[in-house]
Amino acid sequence: MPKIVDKEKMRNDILDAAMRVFVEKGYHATTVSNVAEAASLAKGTLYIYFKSKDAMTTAIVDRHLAGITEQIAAETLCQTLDAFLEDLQQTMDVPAEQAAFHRVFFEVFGPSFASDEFTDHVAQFFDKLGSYYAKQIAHLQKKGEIAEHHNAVSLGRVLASMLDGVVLHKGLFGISERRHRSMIKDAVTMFGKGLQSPTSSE
Amino acid sequence: MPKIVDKEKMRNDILDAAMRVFVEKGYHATTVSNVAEAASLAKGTLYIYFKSKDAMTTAIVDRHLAGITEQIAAETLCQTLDAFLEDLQQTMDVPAEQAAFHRVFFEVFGPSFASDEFTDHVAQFFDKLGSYYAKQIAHLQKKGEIAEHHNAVSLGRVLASMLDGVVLHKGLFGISERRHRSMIKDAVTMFGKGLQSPTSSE
DNA sequence: TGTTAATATGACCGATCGGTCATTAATCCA
DNA sequence: TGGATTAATGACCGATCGGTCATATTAACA
Repeated sequence: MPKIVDKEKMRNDILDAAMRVFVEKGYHATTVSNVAEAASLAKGTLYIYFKSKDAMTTAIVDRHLAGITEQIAAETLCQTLDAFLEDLQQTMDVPAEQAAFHRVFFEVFGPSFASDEFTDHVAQFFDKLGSYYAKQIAHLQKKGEIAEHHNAVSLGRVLASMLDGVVLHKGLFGISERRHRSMIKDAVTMFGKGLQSPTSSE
Repeated sequence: MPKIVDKEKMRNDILDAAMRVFVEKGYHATTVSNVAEAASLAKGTLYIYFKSKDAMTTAIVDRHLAGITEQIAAETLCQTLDAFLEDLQQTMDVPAEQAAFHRVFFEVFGPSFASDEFTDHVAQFFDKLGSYYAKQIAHLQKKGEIAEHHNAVSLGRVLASMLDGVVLHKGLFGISERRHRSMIKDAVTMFGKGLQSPTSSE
């Protein structure tokens, strides 16, 4: 008897629309009406699917981080330093649209919005990312590709911070594709030499 | 006959107060009244010294960046790779309060606030910072301390992004002093090996 | 001390925003 | 097709914010 909609799809569609508007106008400058318009819905309808603007925002970030987390989990360990460097390079070489979202991400992440729980949640994500790099590094140390003297755990975490900085700057300052590539290449080259085991070839 | 105040000092005091509140509550969550209270002034008084909240914010960022720019300009060229690495290390090893401001900085820098001119302004600052590193690198390449194959310009710029990422993460996620130090140490060690000229000693 | 011009104040205003809810529209089944 | 139930709507509301301005206060000089 009743009208029935795919609620999960609806939620996702709304988040897609919200993300588009956030990237265009910024989080704080976007009104719920803006999101509704972008989603071709009335404002009231949004509140059927999300209990507040905050909840919508949290959902966007959650979905985004969950996607990357999944990607990381699926990744296999690199068997050579070169493969690992390739991995790092690709992490930084994000499409412009994703870099733009990064910009929103840090706006949302300012003290105005982020609760302690939310902060913890995202902090955990970056710790996970750091652990992933640490695992790769430890593995390559065992294989003699990366110098033993590095502390895999903290090096992994600082790598996560540094890569994030590179991507963020691209999104914030609209660094051109060409320049960004060049920057990445230099960083990766330096990483390679810096990590390399002294007994390794070359 | 009239009452006279030191307008420049007043402006600075107001900016100090605003900065304190921004760090505590976040930029978008801070009202002009909050700033007034923190400065022990009435709201209307603020508008004698700044024509809008935006103008106040821009002034804060300008002052902050000008301070760093000055610092950079005063810096002399490093004569050894170790000295340069020490420089990088100190850049990342910022006091907690400055890292906290970084957090606000990126919130302000979201698309909600930042105009194109403002973005350009800050982009230029980071380019300047990148140029500074590039100059150091080029100098050390001439002295045979850093490998010739690096492109000083783009390596300098990517260094700026990476260091920024490290500092930002400290501010955002409240990474502990101990952990942060450990991360910095690893990064610097890696930088050292990565930059080092193959003909160099050690 | 009284005068006067600069400075400070905070009640007030228009605009806007997140969120609500009475009403309407849509859809499935009998 | 008609009735029952879910889904969608947008006018409306209370709260809040940036910004203004008529008024009060302050301090330098005669």
